[in-house]
Amino acid sequence: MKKQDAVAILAALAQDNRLDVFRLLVEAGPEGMPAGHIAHSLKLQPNALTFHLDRLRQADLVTVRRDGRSMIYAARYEAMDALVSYLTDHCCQGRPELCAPAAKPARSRDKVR
Amino acid sequence: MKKQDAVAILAALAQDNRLDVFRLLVEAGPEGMPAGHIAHSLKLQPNALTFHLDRLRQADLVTVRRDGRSMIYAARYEAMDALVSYLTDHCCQGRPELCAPAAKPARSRDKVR
DNA sequence: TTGATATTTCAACTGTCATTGAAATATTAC
DNA sequence: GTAATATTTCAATGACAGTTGAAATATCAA
Repeated sequence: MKKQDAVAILAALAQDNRLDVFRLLVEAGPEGMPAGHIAHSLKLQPNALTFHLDRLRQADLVTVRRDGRSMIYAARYEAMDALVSYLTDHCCQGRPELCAPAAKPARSRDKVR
Repeated sequence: MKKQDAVAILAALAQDNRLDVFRLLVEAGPEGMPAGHIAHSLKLQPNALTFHLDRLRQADLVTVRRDGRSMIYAARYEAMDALVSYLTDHCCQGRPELCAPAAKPARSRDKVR
């Protein structure tokens, strides 16, 4: 992942509503959910939501497909994974222990094998 | 870590120059480095650098101390760790495997024990 | 004290961000 | 076809971001 991609993803997530949208889509699972449901869940106006979804899409954090009159948005988990990898690899000096004090209990991430 | 803190850190890192500054400070280690060195390394004007360092400081990503006429800035590794934890815990549905496909080889982060 | 060095503060400017309201488009149901 | 639903597009707005140049502040050296 290039620096510019990381900056784009960081910027896309660096906003209240968009972070909410992305989290909601992650919860929704690979099937995703229609824009209308997102708007209703987060109490966002539809045009405002479109604006934020565009940002997320430009950063490749979500995908869209049409289903009838609904637009179904889904989170791209790989994008989040790539960001986390980038951060730990490039912003922890390649020495992740710098960013993860030994005293701290293992986090759920550490379960990944 | 609260959502607002995460958004603040994401926003602080979501900018070319600031991401560079932070990465440089991470490389510099716990001792940190004087603003002048950062400005020289990254070819930034001193006042522009101050602007960006302020942002990083407001997000608690860096610390400052004075040493003579120099201001020594240092990365707060814990902040990066907290962000990564937040992202994996809140944006991977608490199921990190969603964000880390099994097919992918272990990353350096996984070395942490 | 005077001058040089290191950094910050201030003001001005351009551009982008996020929100709002109104109108347009696409799809389905009748 | 017409009406209803789902979403996007467009224009306007106020606020904030990032850059620049000039001036101010703080520290050290002579």
